[in-house]
Amino acid sequence: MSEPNEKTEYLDFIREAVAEDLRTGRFKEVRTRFPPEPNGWLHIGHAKALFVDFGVAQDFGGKCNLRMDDTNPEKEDMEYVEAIKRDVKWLGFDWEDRLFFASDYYEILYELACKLIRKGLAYVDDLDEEQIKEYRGTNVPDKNNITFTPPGRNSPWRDRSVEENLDLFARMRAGEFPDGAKTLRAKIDMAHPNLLMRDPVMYRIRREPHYRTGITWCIYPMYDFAHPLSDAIEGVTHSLCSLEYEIHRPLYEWFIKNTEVFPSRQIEFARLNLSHTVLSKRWLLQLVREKKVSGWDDPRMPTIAGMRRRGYSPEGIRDFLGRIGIAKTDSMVDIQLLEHCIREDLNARARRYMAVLDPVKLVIENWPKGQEEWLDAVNNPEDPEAGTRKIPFSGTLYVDRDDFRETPPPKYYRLYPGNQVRLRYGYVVTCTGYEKDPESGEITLIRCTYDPTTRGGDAPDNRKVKGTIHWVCADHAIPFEARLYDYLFEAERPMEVPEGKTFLDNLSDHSLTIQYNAKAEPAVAEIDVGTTVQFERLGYFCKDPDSTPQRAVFNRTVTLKDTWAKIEKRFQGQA
RNA sequence: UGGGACGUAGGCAAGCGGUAAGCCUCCGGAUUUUGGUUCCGGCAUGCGCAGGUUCGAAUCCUGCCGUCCCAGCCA
Repeated sequence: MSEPNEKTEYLDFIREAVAEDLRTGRFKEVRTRFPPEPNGWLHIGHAKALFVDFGVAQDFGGKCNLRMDDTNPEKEDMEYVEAIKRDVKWLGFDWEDRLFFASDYYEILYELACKLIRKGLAYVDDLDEEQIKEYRGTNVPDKNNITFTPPGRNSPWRDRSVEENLDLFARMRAGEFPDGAKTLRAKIDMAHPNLLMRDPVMYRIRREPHYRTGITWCIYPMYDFAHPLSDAIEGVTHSLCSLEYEIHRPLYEWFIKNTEVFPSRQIEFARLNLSHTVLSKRWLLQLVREKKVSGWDDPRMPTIAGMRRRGYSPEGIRDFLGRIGIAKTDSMVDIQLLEHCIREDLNARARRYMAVLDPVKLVIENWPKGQEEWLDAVNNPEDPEAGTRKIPFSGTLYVDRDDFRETPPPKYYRLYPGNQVRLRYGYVVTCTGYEKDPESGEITLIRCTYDPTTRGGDAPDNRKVKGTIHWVCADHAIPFEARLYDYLFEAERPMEVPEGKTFLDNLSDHSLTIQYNAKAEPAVAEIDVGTTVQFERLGYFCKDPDSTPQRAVFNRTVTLKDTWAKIEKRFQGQA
């Protein structure tokens, strides 16, 4: 009996399928897995998969395994395993005691391969790489540019006896043949319209030390063979993966059926694409190798480690993951949605401080000489429990260069000669003049007078003061370095490039701006590395590990929404 | 007809035959000691296109069109 106002809970197509499987008894419980290959660091695209894998399991009272899909000794490394574990944990997903490695299944996988040989469903092939390709056939465009796929041809070694195949396969394992000399292939159908079904390679010979099994093995299972069986070994009910594996599903099912193992079910969903971002390990690795960024954890990288260093919160990231949905449509998510989620989370939780990025000295001419006051400031207006702190104030302050104009543009209500602004938590001041370098034209000093009756910022006569700006007391200012980030790629789709160009040509030349002379209020000294705070009116900033006791470094996580920038741009457009 | 999949607003995405949810962006306006936050309001006579079935179609049928994936002994 459902109440009339009770909302039916929305299920995405995967959860719908899982619910159906439970209802029909196809599966009694839910078990999923997140299977990264340890050959690179996790990025936001992996986070989506993690969110789906762990989320689906959790919603149905099941568990999700973390499995290293390490069947290729050439690219994998323990460094990546550790990075992956750290990032998964940081995002808030818990695999408990279920960390598995495909490389732990090598022996059982070998046995299952032998089983297929015995059933006459696998054979040792002597064809080399080129020949296999040639025999398999390929998609070809005809004169009308319509592709068709003529049947392939059987390998001459396809009909070896079971005994010979068993013997040869054992000798492959024993290292009797050089790399590439033989493969083990599934005997399916060389005329199958799906090229993947044309006797796919199950094992190759590769004398490459594996980061976990060393030189124990010189034959390694291929993904298409290892993956379904690894799922089965772990009792995975729902093997959730990205759309490009859709075409692999018949093969996935073929191996499961013919090795007679647990009937895991593969379901595919669209991977994440993010505007202004590349999300492929291959391209990210290239950015790292060619030093276009400082490393996998460069704050501009879409990696989990990069986002962490940038100051993104796991909660904000997970909120984003929940909002983008799960579907089968190839899509491109606007990165502004991610930024919105980060801002929303940080707004609720980040402590506020005052800091000045590009300082200009402001002198209050009628301030009593030598006087200093400590004013009350709210730590987080969204959270009264965060309390207040004291900030020093005197007649010599720093304000941001952008908060002063010699001649104000329309709608500008910050500092300019004759105008009145409020110094946040301080006093209302009136700009009386300024000095500038005759050579460069740069403003060197702003002069003001203050109204002593406005301490704290409230004017007793209730007069309107439209602008409120942030500041830092010069005598107590602590210097820091501010690293300001912009998109790594200006183009919305970095991979779309004209002939002869690569995505590297789309790299922005202003993705990083450093302010070396930034100043902050004293309390900023107490902030821990890795903590994200708000510098009022400027944005959220995260203290970077590059910080030293002498000099703090802060990464700008994301700016605040900037309505003024839009207004200014609009007027500039009109001018 | 090579095979597989997908097309709902600028970007995501619900909708499952009963008359187009929600979120982001964008645009207004109110409140505000952050041009932040919050709050109100606006933004698809139309669901790739064309037919058909039906009292009724984004949903069912037919035919087109478009996009993506597949030719590793990578995953």
